[in-house]
Amino acid sequence: MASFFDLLWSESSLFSRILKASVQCRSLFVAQQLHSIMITGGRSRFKFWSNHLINAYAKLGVLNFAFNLFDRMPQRNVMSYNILLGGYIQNGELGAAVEVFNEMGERNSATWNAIITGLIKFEDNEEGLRLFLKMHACGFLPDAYTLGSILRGCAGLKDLNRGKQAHGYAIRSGLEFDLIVGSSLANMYMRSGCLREGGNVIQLLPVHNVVACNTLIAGLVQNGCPVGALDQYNIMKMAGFRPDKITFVSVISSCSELVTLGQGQKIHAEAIKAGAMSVAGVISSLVSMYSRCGCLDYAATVFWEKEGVQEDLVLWTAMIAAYGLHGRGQEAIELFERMELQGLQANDVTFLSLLYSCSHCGLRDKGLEFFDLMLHKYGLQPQVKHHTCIVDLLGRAGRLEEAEAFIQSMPVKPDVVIWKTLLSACKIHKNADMAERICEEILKIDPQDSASYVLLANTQASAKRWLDVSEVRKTMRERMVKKEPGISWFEKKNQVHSFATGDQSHPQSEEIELYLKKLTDELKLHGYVPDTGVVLQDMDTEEKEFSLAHHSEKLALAYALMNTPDGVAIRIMKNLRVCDDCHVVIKYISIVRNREIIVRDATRFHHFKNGHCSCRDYW
DNA sequence: TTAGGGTTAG
Repeated sequence: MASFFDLLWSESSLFSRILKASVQCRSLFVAQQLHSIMITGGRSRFKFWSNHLINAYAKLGVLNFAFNLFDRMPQRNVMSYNILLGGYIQNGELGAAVEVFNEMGERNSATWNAIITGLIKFEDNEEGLRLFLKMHACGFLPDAYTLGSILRGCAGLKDLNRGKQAHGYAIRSGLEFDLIVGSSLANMYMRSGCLREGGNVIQLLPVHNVVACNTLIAGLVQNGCPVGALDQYNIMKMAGFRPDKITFVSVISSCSELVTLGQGQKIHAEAIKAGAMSVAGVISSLVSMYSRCGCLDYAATVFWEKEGVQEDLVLWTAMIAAYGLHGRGQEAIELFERMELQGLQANDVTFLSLLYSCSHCGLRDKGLEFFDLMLHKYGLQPQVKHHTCIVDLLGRAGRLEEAEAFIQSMPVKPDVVIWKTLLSACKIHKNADMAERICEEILKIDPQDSASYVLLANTQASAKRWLDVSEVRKTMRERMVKKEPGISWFEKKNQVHSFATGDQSHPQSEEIELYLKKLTDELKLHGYVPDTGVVLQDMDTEEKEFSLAHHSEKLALAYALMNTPDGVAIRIMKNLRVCDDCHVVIKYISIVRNREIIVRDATRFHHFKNGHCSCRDYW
């Protein structure tokens, strides 16, 4: 009767099958047993056995074992090298992979594909594409593997030109309708901003799978069509595809964009049922969605009560950003310090979130300290947005000249936002002269920026320079600059009710009007005095009060108060910043109606309770 | 032995 060993040697596929099983079971022990059997059976000199073992060791993450075996092989073929090369790439050791690649005397298509894929996977897209040209020059034609990788590289670089050339290759080689090549093509187009072309490529594929669906959903979110992404999510489910972790990441982020809490909660439940809650990306998306929908508590619960999730930089950054967005600077800082203790290496987004947190709370010294830490300890190059936080902190503290000098001396080109940040500080400190100078800088970059004209006029109004105010208004009329309308919205039972300033189109408009009038009178009894200084028009006081009373957030809030039971917290969203008067009014309402009111404006959240706001009037 | 899709800021 043949022994187990005889069987093993005669049936080479048995050896490779057991090895494959050892990889699937993550059993290094079984792989090592097979290794000893190979040595004692005198099979070490045959490439077949060693190659399979090197592969198994690499997949089990023990690269030193793989390399030792490779090193001792008396004969190696291209496949031996390829396996080692692939092993290094799978384990994130790109440098070692490049070394193996450079050493190889003979290379085949798989060698080239492996190294190109590795480079692109680790975001050295340019080098990956350069090697592709070299591969081509060496006489190797691109196959489906090559195209999948180089299209990913083009997508990473948002390089439509080279992406289209790769599309040409795909058509010529008949791979255009291959599921993987097609998905990569669609992704390349959509990452480069060509949503329609990407969608067409997906539509034309003869069969679809979850990845093709995800490509389309992600493309829609990335190109500013969150509603389309949600539609596509429903279509995908109706077609019988089961959403996976990546589907959830994209589709939850589209709920963040839309600020639709109800929809987001529904998808959260679906993610739980699908068993996707141990994936860091899904948790990051949920944290961001809940915090952007005004539910910091839910965001914190999802973050702190996660189970079986690997610690992840993006996830911690999402939670730091959530605290910052809600004005909880101290918690953001503490979380950052805990993150450092975990050994996670902060990136530029982490620092941006941290600096925003400081700037939203006026934590000036801490902000400056973190800016320094980013630069000197972490060696990260701050971008305009990081500098903007510093300008905000200096400007609000009244150090206007210092903030201006900071902009002039920074190594990156100033943008409209950084100048506008300084302009806002000018308004707070009523420095109309500097405001004029700064506004000129802004209008050089964008002459149609309505918010800057309004800020300048507001600054002049606060300095009581009425002639200058009317001059700005005249310029706006001449240049046909339209003020961006204020819009606020409130979600009730998954339905969004939106209100523009002065809007009378809502079906309950008349009732809202009456309710607001009564409410305002009530507030006046409690000491509220309308702050007509924020109204720019040349009107009399009564007209100004009327205009003030119809700001979009007041209309939305009145509607919400009328349509929700007593004691229920109200969440209002607004596209612009909340004005001073509305901020005061909402504080009074939180007392008079005994309600918790959460308002998200263009930059942050305000939590109003018992006459106080979480921003402590610093926004 | 080699291939495609995602998340954090504004």
